[in-house]
Amino acid sequence: MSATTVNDKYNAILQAAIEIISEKGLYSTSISDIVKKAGVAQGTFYLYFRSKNALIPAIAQNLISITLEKSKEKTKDRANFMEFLQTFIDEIYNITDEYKDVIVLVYSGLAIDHSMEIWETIYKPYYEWFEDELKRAIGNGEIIGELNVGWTAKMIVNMVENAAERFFIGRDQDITREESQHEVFQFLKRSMAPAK
Amino acid sequence: MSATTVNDKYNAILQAAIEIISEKGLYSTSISDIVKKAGVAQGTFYLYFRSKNALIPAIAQNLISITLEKSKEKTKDRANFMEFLQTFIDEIYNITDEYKDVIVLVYSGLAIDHSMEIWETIYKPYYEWFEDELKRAIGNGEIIGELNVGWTAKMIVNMVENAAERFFIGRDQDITREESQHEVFQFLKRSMAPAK
Amino acid sequence: MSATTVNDKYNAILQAAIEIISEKGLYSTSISDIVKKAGVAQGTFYLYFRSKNALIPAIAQNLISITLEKSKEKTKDRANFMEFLQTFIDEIYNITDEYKDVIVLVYSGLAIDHSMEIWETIYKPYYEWFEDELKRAIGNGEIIGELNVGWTAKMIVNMVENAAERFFIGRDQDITREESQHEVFQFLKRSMAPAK
Amino acid sequence: MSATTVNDKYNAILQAAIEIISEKGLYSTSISDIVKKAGVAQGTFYLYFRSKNALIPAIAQNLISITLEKSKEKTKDRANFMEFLQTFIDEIYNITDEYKDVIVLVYSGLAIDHSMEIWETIYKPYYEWFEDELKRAIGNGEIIGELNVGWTAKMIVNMVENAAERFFIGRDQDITREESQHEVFQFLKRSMAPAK
DNA sequence: GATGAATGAGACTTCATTCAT
DNA sequence: AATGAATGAAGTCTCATTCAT
Repeated sequence: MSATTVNDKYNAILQAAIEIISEKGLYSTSISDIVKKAGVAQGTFYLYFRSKNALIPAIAQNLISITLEKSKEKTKDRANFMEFLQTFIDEIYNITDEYKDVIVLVYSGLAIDHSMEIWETIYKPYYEWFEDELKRAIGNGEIIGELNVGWTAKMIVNMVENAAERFFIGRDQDITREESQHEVFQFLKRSMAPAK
Repeated sequence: MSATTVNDKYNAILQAAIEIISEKGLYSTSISDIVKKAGVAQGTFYLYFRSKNALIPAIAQNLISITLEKSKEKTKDRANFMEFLQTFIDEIYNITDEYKDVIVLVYSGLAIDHSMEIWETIYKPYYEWFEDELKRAIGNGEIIGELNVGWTAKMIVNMVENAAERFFIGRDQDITREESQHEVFQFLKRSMAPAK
Repeated sequence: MSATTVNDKYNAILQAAIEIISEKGLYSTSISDIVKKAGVAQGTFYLYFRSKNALIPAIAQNLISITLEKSKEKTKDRANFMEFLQTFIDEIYNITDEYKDVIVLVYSGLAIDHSMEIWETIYKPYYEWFEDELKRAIGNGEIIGELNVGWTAKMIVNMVENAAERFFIGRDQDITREESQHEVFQFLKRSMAPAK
Repeated sequence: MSATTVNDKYNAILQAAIEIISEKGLYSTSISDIVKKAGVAQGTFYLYFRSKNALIPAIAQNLISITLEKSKEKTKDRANFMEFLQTFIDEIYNITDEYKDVIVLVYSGLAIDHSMEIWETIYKPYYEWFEDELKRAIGNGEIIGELNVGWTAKMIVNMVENAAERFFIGRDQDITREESQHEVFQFLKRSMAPAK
């Protein structure tokens, strides 16, 4: 028996769940649907998840890990903060487009469960990474120092994600993607760039 | 008087729904719970709402109407834009605190239904009101003119609501309410105030 | 709609339950079996009983009511206590034979539920009736007065039922029914008849 | 040593079963509960017992063995029958108090299985022991000879156990333990003692 | 003999919705 | 319009049992 057998079943269930719930919604997806797609028995589900709701934090975790990984990867070679920020915004728009269904499911899933608090936990490494970028930029004199970096990191991440969600999920039709990304960037830049 | 009776039942059901769903969540609340609290018969529900999901847009509408009304009321006597903005931020924090359960239910409810699009519809008058305020401020030279007012109105409303939600719902513990409001305000101000 | 509609469904379920559970046992009987036999919908069961276990006290009540009624009826014309006792014993043997399956289900059902205490409640009118007979017999000098009538009533009822159950359910093969009844009667008579 | 290991597992399972089933009832106890408490693997259960129901006769056997053993031990030095009987009654009350949960489970377990008949088999050595005591007492002229010893042995054992169960399990509140035991003893004595 | 992950049948129960009154 | 008993489909979850290691 390979050491990864356990993970195989767990992952099969998790991936099946993400696909089906993204498509049909949490409420309309039955555990029976999930196990059928995952190719495991009904009871096997309960060896890995206590209930249908217990899937949601796992899915959320998965989503944030992917987002963080991709964001880091795309931005790692940027020469200065404003370039970093522009690349970050672009990548968040990409990810939001690709994963919009998962994003919606994760929002609703956590809200349904009254477990919105765990957002902060899941986002923690993400916020910390962004905070570090802010600190470095402040150190370099690229952005002003008079802001609360912790709060600002959270705020920017949220603002960018929100703009992207409004564009791809809310279907804000008044503006193109380029314009939308441009407005976000300019708004942030104006607020953070040091006076010339 | 007959018309009043009808409205009474409708409102009794809507209010009961808001209270119970806020507390127990949409999924765990049955129509039986709602009608029991509303004091009407099981079948009566279907005279006013097609299904359980049909409640959600009504609840969302209700929430946004209250928010818009209160925001207008509180800000109506503000002398200039920065004062208006500060009052607006404060009031959104108030409302988020008071209605956090309803906010969560409305998020999850609309997501469940894959009807996130209707957010834009419901928010429309709210965004328009804020847009008008922005336009007036631009006209007065209180804020810079180089921003897309439509997009910026939406962005600010979202940003403020998000900050408030992060504070009251996400339970961000790193900061006091005053600091949080202050950061939002400063961030927006820096980005929009004309260079002296 | 007749006033007895409610009782009709309730009784249909109760009678169906008694028949099927007597035959197949509590554990092997599903609610689905019961409602099928009763001719009502699955959900209707839950309008009248909270769960499968909630049937048991109702069935027990039913059994004891029948037993008390038949015992009273059969013994009502007996001239003296010893004749009464003989007739009572005979009738208990009759009933035990006829209802042995129900008796077994009620024993096990209440034990399963850890609700043995309710026996005392259900038996109360039965014990009281027998107690009155004992008091009358004492008053008439037909039996000795030096016994605790409350306790003795319970003891005799239990002893007679036990003997009958041992005969019909335990399948004690060493003795005929007549001999068994005779032994019970003689034993009780010896213990209660006044010295000549 | 291998044989010892086998017995260890068997006994671990049996004792765990008795404890858990006594507490939660047969129906609510799963084999998973039992093996967890016994500290063996799920599959190991099936090396020793064919099914969950197969536990019950083993538990019943265990209970009766203990009862017989204790009864013999306590009564072995009694000088005459009436003293023996008094000691026996007292000891049955003791045992009933100590093992009431097991008694309830054994009742329900056997009834569930429609295997009430096996009572007679399990009780056989117990009844025989009591029968021998009766015969000896008749031989000594301590009790009357006109009774069917086989039937009477069964009847007395049942009557005493019933009284004790009514007291400890049925929670008959009308009487103290001493009074209850006294009534049993007097009732039996009156019926069996030779006329002076 | 011992293990325990995996199975999958099927039981219980809930609940949105209907409809006769 | 209002009622609420009745429906029955469908979902969740449990659990005895198996079997490859």
